[in-house]
Amino acid sequence: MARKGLSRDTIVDAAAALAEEKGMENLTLRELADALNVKPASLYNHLQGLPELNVRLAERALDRLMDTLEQAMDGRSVPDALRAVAAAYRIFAQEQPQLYRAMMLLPRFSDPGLVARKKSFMGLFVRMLQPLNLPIEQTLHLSRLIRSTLHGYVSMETAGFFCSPLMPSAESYEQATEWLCEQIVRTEAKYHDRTSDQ
Amino acid sequence: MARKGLSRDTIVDAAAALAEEKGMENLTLRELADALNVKPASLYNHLQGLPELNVRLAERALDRLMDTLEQAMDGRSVPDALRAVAAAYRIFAQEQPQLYRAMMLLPRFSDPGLVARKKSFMGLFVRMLQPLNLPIEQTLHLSRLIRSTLHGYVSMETAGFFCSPLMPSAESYEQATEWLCEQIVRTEAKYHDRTSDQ
DNA sequence: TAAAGAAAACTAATTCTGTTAGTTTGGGGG
DNA sequence: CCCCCAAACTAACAGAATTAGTTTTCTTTA
Repeated sequence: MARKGLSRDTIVDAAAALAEEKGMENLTLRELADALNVKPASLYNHLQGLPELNVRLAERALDRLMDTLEQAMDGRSVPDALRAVAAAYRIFAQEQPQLYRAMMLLPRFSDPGLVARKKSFMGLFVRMLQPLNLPIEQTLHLSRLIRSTLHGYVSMETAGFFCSPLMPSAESYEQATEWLCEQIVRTEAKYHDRTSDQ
Repeated sequence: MARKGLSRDTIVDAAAALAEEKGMENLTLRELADALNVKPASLYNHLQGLPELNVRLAERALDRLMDTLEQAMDGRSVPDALRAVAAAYRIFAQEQPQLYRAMMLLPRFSDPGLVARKKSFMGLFVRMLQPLNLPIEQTLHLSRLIRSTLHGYVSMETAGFFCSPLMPSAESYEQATEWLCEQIVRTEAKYHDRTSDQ
């Protein structure tokens, strides 16, 4: 009964790794406990149960994804930042598909840590667009469009949807990214340079 | 032990209704059997088990969604068809959020009926864009962009992401739809009317 | 029309899950 | 040095999916 160095963080780490192996819906406390050399009941000293574990996994996913995107956009001007973010986003979802799914699996859990992270996630995209100095409502529209497109694309892809032999999925993703860039440029022009088209 | 009029279709119907009530992850064979006045084991005469039920639910979701979108685009010219499809898509996902989730819950199940429906789903958007007479690769790019944006938006929304008090979600969705329309028009112009900008 | 057989319901049992209660133990603060 | 709390445990339970084997009912066919 010697103390293992168990903590909520180590548990969530192990859970993330195990979920990646077995799939998010096959994540079981039994296997998680085994992986940590512990009996299932011991996990309840650190977590309230499976529901909380899922919340913590979602938080972990958001943290890692935000880190990744933050790094990608760091120091780049707006359209390049978007290109870098888009590329990093897709790679993240491809390399850790189960963790990525965990992020969206939570219905509307009112966990405070989770709510805060959602706000931060929002903030990240808004921050990326900040240099454009657009009206706030346009920034919100654009950030929602970008997040929708990125998330939509990668999740359709991992759900097995964009696999036509006529066209590799990567190319459509790049095209979509470029369109988003153009949309940004156009919106900027519309609000700061009345001489351009539109 | 009188025969109840049970069939795979009635089971899937009941499951869809029950999932909408209890949530997709809380859908249990016990409750489903109860709702049908039957013992859980009886369901195995019509289904292979819970995994197959999930596949059938996904198929049902795709069927209903395709029906809805088909009706929405019927008889409309391209940009209006897109507007109608976008509106119908969001309403569908809001009115049957659990069934909608079922559609994306399946990883890469190789069920033949499911694969066929995914192709049809693809075809629906391609068909909507057909009147534009674009090169096939542009049609594919565009259809993937549209599907990504629509799915991404509504799933981020139901996951609790676009709820800033500064801006109602519906407005951003309309804005996104209009941008997609403009993107279509621009792409058309690029390939059929060399005098326009770009 | 009657018998045969397939299909659809059942009962019962198994296994695996999450979870709780209650117990033991080890390490850190008085 | 002792006390006490936190972290591990054992044991047990409830509820889930699933399977095996049984009975009944409908259909088909000889």
